[in-house]
Amino acid sequence: MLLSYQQGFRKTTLADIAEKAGVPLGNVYYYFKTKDEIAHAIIDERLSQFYALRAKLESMASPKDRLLAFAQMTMNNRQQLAKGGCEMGTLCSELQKEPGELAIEAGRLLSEPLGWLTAQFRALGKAPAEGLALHLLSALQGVSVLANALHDPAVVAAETAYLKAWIEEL
Amino acid sequence: MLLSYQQGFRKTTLADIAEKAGVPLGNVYYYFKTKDEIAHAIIDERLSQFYALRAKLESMASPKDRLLAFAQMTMNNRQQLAKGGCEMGTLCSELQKEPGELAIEAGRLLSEPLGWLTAQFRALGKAPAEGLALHLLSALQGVSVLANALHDPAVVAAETAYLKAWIEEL
DNA sequence: GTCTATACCGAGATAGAC
DNA sequence: GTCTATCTCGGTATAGAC
Repeated sequence: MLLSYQQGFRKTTLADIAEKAGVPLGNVYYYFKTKDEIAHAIIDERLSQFYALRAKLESMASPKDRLLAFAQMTMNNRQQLAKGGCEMGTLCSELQKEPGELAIEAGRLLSEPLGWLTAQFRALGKAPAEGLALHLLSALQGVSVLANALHDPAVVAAETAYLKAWIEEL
Repeated sequence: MLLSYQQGFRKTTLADIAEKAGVPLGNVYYYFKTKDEIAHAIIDERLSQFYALRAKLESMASPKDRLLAFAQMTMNNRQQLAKGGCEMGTLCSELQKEPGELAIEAGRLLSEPLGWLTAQFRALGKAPAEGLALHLLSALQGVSVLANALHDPAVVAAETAYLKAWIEEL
């Protein structure tokens, strides 16, 4: 999964995966029938990671604190974002270029976070919750794209500081 | 160039390109020595398109009008963004996954627009110009990623309306 | 300069021994 | 269930006739 993030899913060969897993090439097909099936597994794993994060954030009582913590996670991750972009966003974007069901499935990597953010803004009593969630997630995804393009984690720091102030002032 | 946008650069074969251009496969190598050279040509072409756009926007006297027109262009392009994402952003992101000089060259697809936006905010007398430009471009890139993931042009409409109001109020 | 044919290689997928 | 060997196809790139 790390490789498919660093070099892109399609560029990562089954030989790469087998080597990383310490098993011979032919053995991969015992666990996955096709490479697309591996894509599905990676999407599921990323979604599980998000659900775990979401559960952790929901231990906070205040929706505002949850939103601030969400933005802060991007901030904390800025070195990695500068190197390879967002794990969810880059995978999602890559798979959008493919025909078939994989693109739809990959869309959940962003629609699930968007839905959760919407719920937080709604709990805060701010409207339109959808629009605010969209603005926040767009900014975070966009700054990840830019940080990756510029190879500069500083832009993430600047933008997340801006967004956290924006959340505070809502 | 259209194909490499629709299906991704690496997924687009030289056979695809040759067919689209109406020439036999072998002939492509008369114009480009390698596929990477084609990538460079596409980047150059996209940059030229941006320079042309920039020149057109600079015919407007007011920096604020330029910024509003820039946001409006994304709005006008929302159908295409929902289908395949931003031409500059998706190409840039894809090429970031590759080693070598191509990634750096592709970074200009976003650093050039960012630099121009910064100049506009500076001309407006708003500070920090870099931070404001970063916020605007992040939001536009991010909403393009989301529109593509959700296959929904409406999110572009919502976010650009938000951003245009934000520019007006600066 | 333009085309056909083909070499070469890497990647996904399979067969079948153990 | 685990491994080796191999098939097959598609894609980049080249050779060389016209």
